[in-house]
Amino acid sequence: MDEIDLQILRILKANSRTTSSDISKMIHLSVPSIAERIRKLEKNGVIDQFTVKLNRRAMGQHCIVYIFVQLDGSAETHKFREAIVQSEHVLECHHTSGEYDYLLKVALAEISELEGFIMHTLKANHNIVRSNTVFILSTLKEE
Amino acid sequence: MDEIDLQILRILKANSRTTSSDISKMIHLSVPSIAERIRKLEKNGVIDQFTVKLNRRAMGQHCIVYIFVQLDGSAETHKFREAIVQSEHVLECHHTSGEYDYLLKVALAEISELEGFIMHTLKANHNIVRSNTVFILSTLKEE
DNA sequence: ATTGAAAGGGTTCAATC
DNA sequence: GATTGAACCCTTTCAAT
Repeated sequence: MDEIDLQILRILKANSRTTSSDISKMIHLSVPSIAERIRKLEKNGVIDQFTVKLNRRAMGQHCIVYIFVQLDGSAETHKFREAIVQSEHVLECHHTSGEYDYLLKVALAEISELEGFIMHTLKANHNIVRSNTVFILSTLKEE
Repeated sequence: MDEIDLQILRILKANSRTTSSDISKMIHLSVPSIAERIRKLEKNGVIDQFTVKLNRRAMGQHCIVYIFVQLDGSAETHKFREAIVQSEHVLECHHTSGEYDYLLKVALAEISELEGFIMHTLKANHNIVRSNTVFILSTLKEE
């Protein structure tokens, strides 16, 4: 990965539909070269996927919360992991250091759905010692 | 937005380079109709942008942390906001409810860069009462 | 919303440097 | 690795239904 690759990545991050011929005009490199570099960036796993960023409000996700979760040490964590990862409400799930074990980023249509999520998805058959929910009031930056 | 739009969004989210003619074969709708629906989804702000998801490791971001920040009530928050939003290390910045005021998601090359980030970007000339850093050990899901 | 056709443009390949 | 030129394919657009 050289400086040219980084330029290409920057352009694609801003707009993944930018064509190789468009990029060619921007960075003065031939179209086949650019196409090949993009192929390699994909093959090497630098580019995970081409995707679209959806507007949460337009998608009806008006309530975004972070939930910290502490698991019972004796719990079989893989069942918890499976249930969480499969939930369509869970945008992110990280294993964390510190006071808690996991940090979830959760999207809900509205706040009234939170209780159901915590009761039925989060605490259903998982030995959760405690959890702590942080509400997002507004978002200044989100890549 | 009807069910067909949702199908199109699902396909584009998985791969934003899927062409209208490819989608046409998947959902049995004519190419011009699909092209027009995508245009409208963009125009209406449902699709924020076409982008690529980059692999953090490949990009040399080996250290991801969440940092909670509490500001001095008298502080001029807009200066803090500007500095944070402009930092290339800050992936996300949310205004939150609860014990702290802001939650940042920060990407660093390695843990040794954290001190510099906290000292020079976070606490430089901003009246920060306290902060709390949570380290990501591993990520199970990240949309 | 669909169909069909025309036009324009992007991608890819092979050969070359 | 990068470039060029040509062939092919696809996308877009328009008009008519």
